[in-house]
Amino acid sequence: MAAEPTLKKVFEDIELPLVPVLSRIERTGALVDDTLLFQQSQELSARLGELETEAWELAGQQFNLASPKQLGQILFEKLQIPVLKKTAKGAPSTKEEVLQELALDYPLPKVLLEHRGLAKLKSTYTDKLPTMINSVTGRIHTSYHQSGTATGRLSSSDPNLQNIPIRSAEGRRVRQAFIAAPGCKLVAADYSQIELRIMAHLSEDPSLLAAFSAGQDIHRATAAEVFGVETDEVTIDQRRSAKAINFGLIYGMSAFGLARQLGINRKQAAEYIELYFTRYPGVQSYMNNIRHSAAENGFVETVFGRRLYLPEINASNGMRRQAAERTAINAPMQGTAADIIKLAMINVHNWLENSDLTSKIIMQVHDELVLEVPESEMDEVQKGLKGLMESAAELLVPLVVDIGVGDNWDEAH
DNA sequence: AGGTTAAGCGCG
DNA sequence: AAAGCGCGCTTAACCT
Repeated sequence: MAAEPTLKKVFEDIELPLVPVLSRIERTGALVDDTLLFQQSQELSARLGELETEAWELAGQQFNLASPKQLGQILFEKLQIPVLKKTAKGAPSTKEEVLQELALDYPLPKVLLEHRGLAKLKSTYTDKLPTMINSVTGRIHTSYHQSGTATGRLSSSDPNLQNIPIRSAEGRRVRQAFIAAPGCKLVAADYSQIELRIMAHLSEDPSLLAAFSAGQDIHRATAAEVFGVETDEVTIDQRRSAKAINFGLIYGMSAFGLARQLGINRKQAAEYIELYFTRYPGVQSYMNNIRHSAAENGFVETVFGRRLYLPEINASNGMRRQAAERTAINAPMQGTAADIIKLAMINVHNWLENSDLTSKIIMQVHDELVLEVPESEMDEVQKGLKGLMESAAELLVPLVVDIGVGDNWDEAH
């Protein structure tokens, strides 16, 4: 790593060499099986119709389920359901979190939740993606944008292939429609816990460095430290809490936010955080140092010198200042991860171009690369890909890449 | 008719 | 009073 990273270096080492990689992705694109999506669309239509009927019965009238105005009137006026939360403009909120809460006591919110989830799936993915298949290439070609994000990540649009569903079973059917060409498989390679590894690198916290160097399950290790138990005695619930703490730290979350996330009281959440900082003092120092350095310099930067300027870091408005502080905490980690995968993309691309291999990078999803790989090249590509991604940067902790293979994108995970 | 904003939600 | 970072897309509601 350069002793004094510079913005010029980021531009010359990362951004310019990435250009041909991205144009190549545009030329390759992803194959999508539209008959699978068509089938799913039919099923969704049927289910959405049932749910709409159920909702109308529970409401005692017909209404547009997608209309916040009509929905609000029915839930909070007609049915007299209490308003738990309001939107920025003062209207009663009907977002998922609220409906989940209300679903415990009332039948309609539950129906709305399922309807909303499936409607989103259908309109954004199932029905939309087939219309985006290029008639000449038979593939979907997204646009990757190299500039525009605050942290140095790419973004993807028209269509956005960086938010294809994965968390629900119904959603994964969309992912199953992303398929490999005949004779090929899809290979998905993703960095394991890259932002937490970068946090370990930046903070140089001994326990965190040790945990990663030993190849430990980081959430389990955190749980063991925070809850004072042996790693093999960590419960599911303790690991879940530790995971929330770890992610919360990356985002600069407060005790209030952690409490809400875990459904515990604020005092308890504050104790968790305090205990965490006792066990990982380097992380606490890092958080404080980055706040101070941001306030002094007016910017933060990644390991490679990519800067993010934070004009509100010294704002007199406390809320704005705190928001800038959270960004100051998150941006070096998110941004360094973005730099690393960009370097990996350049290296992988050059390696493939300068070989006889015909495998291609076809997608990037922040910490994941997806390649279309002929079966004859499978072993060589998997090995090379993993090696190049893991050696894209040398941090104080190892970078680890998990690789999956399948006939479709879901299987490859 | 066409653009913009707000709310909501998909992903890392 | 707010309270967790970064994106893009869809619909409704509002505006010109």
